[in-house]
Amino acid sequence: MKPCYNRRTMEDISHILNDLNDAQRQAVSAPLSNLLVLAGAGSGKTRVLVHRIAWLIAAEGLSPFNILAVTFTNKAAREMNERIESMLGLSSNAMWVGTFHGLAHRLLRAHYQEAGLSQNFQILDSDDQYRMIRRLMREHDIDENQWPPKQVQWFINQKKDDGLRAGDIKAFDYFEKNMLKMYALYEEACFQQHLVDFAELLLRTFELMRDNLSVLDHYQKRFRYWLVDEFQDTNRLQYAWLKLLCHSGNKIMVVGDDDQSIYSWRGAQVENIRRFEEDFKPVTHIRLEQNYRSTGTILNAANTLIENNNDRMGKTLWTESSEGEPISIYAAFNDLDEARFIVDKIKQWQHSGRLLREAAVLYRSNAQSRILEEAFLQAGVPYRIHGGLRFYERAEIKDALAYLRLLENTNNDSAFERIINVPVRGIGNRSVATIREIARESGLSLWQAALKIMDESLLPSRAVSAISAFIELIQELQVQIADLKLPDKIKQVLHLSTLLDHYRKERGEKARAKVENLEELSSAAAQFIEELREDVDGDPLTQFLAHTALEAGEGQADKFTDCAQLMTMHSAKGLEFPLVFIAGLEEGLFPHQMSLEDQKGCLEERRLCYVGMTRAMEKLILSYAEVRALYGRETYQAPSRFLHEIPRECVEEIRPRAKVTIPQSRGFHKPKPVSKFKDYDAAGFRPGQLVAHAKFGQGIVLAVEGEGDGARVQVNFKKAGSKWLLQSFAKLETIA
DNA sequence: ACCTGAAATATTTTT
DNA sequence: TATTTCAGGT
Repeated sequence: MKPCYNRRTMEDISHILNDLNDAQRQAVSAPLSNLLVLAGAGSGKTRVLVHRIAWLIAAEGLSPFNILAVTFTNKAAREMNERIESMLGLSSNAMWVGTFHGLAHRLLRAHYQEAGLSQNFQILDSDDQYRMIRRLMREHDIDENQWPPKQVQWFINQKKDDGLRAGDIKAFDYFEKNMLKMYALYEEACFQQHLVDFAELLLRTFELMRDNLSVLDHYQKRFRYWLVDEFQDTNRLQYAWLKLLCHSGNKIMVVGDDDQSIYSWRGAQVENIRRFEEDFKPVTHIRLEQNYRSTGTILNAANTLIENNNDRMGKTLWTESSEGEPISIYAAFNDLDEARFIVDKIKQWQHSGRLLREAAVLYRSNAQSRILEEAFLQAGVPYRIHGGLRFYERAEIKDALAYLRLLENTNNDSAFERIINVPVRGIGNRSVATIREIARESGLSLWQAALKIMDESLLPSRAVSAISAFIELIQELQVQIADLKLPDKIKQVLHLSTLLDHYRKERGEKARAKVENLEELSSAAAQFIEELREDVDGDPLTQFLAHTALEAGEGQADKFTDCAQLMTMHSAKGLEFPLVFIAGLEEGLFPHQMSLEDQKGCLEERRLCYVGMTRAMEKLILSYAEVRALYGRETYQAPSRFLHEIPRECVEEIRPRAKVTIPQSRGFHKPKPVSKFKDYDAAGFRPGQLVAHAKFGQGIVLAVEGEGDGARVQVNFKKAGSKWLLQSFAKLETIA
């Protein structure tokens, strides 16, 4: 490693502290001790983290090699890496910066033997985990209606997040007894197949360190300084990790905000902040309270709202920026009206010369996105919905990955089962059931059981030959791809498995998209190879498979198109937008019905609202509907309590203009999604229409010009951006 | 294997 | 209401 950090001079040091406010400077230049930084929304948290790292290297003389920074999302890790790189000129290889899961994975790869894993262990994502649990339950004749697999999955993950193995838990009642039984079954199966789920990554690493003093000692010596982002989101296991590793002379800086704790429902322990003060004594406290993001009005409103929570550590954000515009509250007649209002405002915003991507619509639950989407579609305003199905979670991608996984480890039962008959090759349920049965009887993997069936002809000859064809295919593939580069491996697998042809033959837009996705998979692999860090060992395929499980694979293609952003308030955390809408501020929706019952849930909802509001930089617009269609019923809900908690002087109420026509009876006037319209105009397309192009993929029609052969269509493609196309030339297909 | 109709079911999400 | 999942028939 090049000691480029040695070249730092005193000038550099003062440079690090420039442009920081007092509190920030205090945090960045604090002496080497344990630090708790309570960083309010928009107070320059990431900045402090990055500058602190620079300071540690320049002023304290620490080697990047000894510093480790942990975040929760890949995005945050990436951002931090970029900023470190641009500030210090350090290659990101020099320092460990990553998510808890990413770090755990790296440690397990390096010490797979001590951790009791095989070299090619694979990672289960939550979908894989769910399928696995369901499969095991069926195998053991456990009633899925009485014990919903989802609940079992939740139980298992919750226990793992608390650091508990099935054997560590004593069952108190019938329910727990059964849950434990399934936990044990699952644990056993994962162990046998060398599969590791997300929680297991952390648990295994914890156990590895706990039980291997030499390994622990090595990393305790290596990681001298820890930085933890979003500390309020840590769970018990992650905290235990920190306590174990960050020991004996090592120092740690945690940055968090108790007011932004919105993940307690999945095990995050805000209490860890208080625990930290105890366990890591002595702790220096620093509060970052100056906000650089929002206007005075927005901040004032958010502050007043959050003051209604009585469980806070206490913190009041302030700003030097001006009051700004008042917060608008729109009382819509119904959800439809609300959606139209929002789209309308965004259009105005755009017409006033601003960018669409500066506007975000936030909501409590994903279900709300549909009606908004329809409104955007109808108005022909480009939008992007965040969340939902990710690239690596798509069924066809998971099929392809299952082939790769099986090729790596033929004993991977979940991969085997996933593709044994995909594409259909005459191995029906009966054959699969027999394979499963034999596997169970003789304690073999499905693959081994299939071999046995072949050898001993345990099924009718037609089934046996179908199975042997499959086995031969896999073996053939193993030989074929052995010497290929990763992207070519994937291409070859897609080709020889006939997976690609299978979808190519299929008609319709869905199949077309699947083909596109599959083709994109090899480019994703190519890109992955390029960015692969050299200091991490392991076969590229193994690395790539882990990558697909750990990274969502957010489409970066449409990052550049100018779109309004739609997302839940949860996924908006960490982001900021000049214009923010929060939709559906109604009792029962936000705060959500499910959270209303207990006090804690309500407090968390309020924090969520706080997070949502503090995303706004210039203008915040809140809205609620008096009537909302919910599960087919028209429900009348009172305006959210949160609206009453915002000071009047910050607010400007907007009432619908009289001339807005409100559909009296829903359904009658309800506008169908544009894609369902039959009355196209001359060119065959109308703005808002979803279309597909052979080369550019899916897109949305923005404008239509001219008629007949000369007609031109402007299409905003998801991946390729906005383009003008000759309608007669480009074979655009409409998407139903 | 594919189609069809009934039944279930509907917070928040990253890794 | 709308979507997804599943069983059963063809």
